[in-house]
Amino acid sequence: MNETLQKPLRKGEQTRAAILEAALLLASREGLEGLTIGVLAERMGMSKSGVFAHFGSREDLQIGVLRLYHQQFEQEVFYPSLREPRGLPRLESLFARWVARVSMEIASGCIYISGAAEYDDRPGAIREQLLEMVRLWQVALNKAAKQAMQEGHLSTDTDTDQLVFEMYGLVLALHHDARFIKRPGSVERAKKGFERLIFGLQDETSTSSSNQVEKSSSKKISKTL
Amino acid sequence: MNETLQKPLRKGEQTRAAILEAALLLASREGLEGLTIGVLAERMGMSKSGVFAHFGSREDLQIGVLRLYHQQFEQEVFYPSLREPRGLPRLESLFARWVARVSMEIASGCIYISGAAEYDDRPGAIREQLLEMVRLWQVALNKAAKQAMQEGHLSTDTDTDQLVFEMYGLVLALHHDARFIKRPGSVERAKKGFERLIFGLQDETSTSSSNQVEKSSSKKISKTL
DNA sequence: TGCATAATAGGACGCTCGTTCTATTTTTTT
DNA sequence: AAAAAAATAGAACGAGCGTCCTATTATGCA
Repeated sequence: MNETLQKPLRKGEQTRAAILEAALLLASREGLEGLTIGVLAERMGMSKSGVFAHFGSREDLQIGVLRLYHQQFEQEVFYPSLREPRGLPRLESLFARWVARVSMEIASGCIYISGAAEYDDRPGAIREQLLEMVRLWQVALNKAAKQAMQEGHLSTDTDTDQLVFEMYGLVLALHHDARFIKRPGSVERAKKGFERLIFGLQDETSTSSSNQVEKSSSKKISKTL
Repeated sequence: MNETLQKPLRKGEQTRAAILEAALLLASREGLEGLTIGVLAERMGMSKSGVFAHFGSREDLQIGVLRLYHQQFEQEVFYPSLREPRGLPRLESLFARWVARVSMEIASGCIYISGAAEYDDRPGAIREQLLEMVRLWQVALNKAAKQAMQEGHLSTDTDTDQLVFEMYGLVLALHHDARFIKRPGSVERAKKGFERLIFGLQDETSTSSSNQVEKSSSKKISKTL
C-alpha cells in the first residue's frame, strides 16, 4: 500500500465529494442562493458544523458546486462532441447534447441558466466564477461555428456571434417553457429552431466541397415552419 | 367589531402605491424572493410594521408587485401596439416595445423572466399569478402572429407556436447577455434575429394581396446573417 | 371642533441562517 | 498498540427574517 506518492485520499475527500453531489442536486432545484447548509446537512445525515468544516464558508461551498457542475457539463456535452468531425456535425452535436442535458427534467435545472438570473446584479466571487464558465461555453460554441464556416458548411459571411446568440436563445426558451410553464413539445421546438437557423446559413450556391456534410440532419428540412 | 366595510381610504392607498413602486424597484434588482420587508421599510423611511400593515403577508406584497409590473407592461408594451394595424406591423411593434423595455438597463430587469427562473420549482400563489401573466402574454403574441398570417403577411403554414417560442428565445437571450454577461450589441442581435425569423416566414410566392405590408422593416433585409 | 378610525411606530416572538468554539470520535501514521 | 491528526458533533452566537401585539399619532367625517 506504500505508493511512491502518498496523496491525501483521506476519508474527508470522499465525504466532501458526496456533499458536493448532494449540494448540486439541491442547488439545481432551489437555486445556488437557495442552497442552505442546514438542509444540506440534514440531507446528508450529518451535523451542520460537520458539513461546514469541509468548506471555509458557504460561498466556497457554492463555488464548489459550480465547479462540479462545470465538470459534469464538460463531460456530458463538450468532450463527447469533440469526437464528431469538426464543422457542422460537431456544432450540431454540441447543440443536441446541450438540449438533451437541459431537458433532463429530473431535478437538474441548468445552473448556468438559473445562476445567470440569480447573479445578474449580485457581484462577488460566485458571479465571477459563473461568468467565466458561461463565457467559456459561448466561446466554445463560437469556435465550433467558425470551424463550420471554414469547412464550408456554413456561408462564409456567417455572423457567428449572432448564431451563438440565437442558439443560446433557443435553449433559454426551452428551459423557460419546459421548466417554468411545463409545456410539452418544447424540446422539439428548440430542435426545429436550430434546424431552421442552420438551414438559413448554408450556402445555396454549392460552395467549396472541402468536406462532405451529408450526415447533417439540417439538410433535409424543407419549410416546415 | 361592527365593521362597516366602506370604500378604501385615501392616505393609505397613496402610501400603499408608493410602497409597491419601491418594492417593484427592489424586486427587479434582487428578485421577488430577495424582496425583504425590512429593506423595503428602510427604503421607504418607515417602520417594518408600518409597511407590513398594508399587506396581510409578504406573499401578498409580492403578488402586489407582480400585478403592478403586469400593469406597467400592458401600458408600455401591449396597449400601444394595438394602435398599429393588425398583422405584421402590430407583431413587430409588440416585439420592438418588448425589447425596448427589457433593454432598459436601469434597475428594472424583466420580472417575467427573472421570476420564471425563481419559481420554476416553487409552487404557490406567486407562481400561479406569474404563470397566468406569462401565459397571457404568450397568447397575445400568438394571436398577433395568427393575425399576421390571416392578413397574408406570413406564410399560411406558419407554426405560430414555434414563432412565439423563438421570439421569446430572442428576448431571453437578450436579457441573459445584456444583464448577466453585460455584453454590448445584444439589442441589435435580438432585432436582427427577429428580422431573420420573420423574413423566413414571408411567402415568396406573392400571396394574397389582402393588405400591403410595405412598412414592415423586415422586408429590406437581404442575408446579413 | 370633536371623535371614531385608519395609519404607523416600536417592541417582542420564534425561527432559520452562517459561523465559531470546544469536545469527542474516527481515521491515519508511527 | 500508542500517538498524532483529521473528521465530526453539539451547543451557542448574533443577525435577519416574517409576523403579531399594543400603543401612539394622523386623518377624515359628524
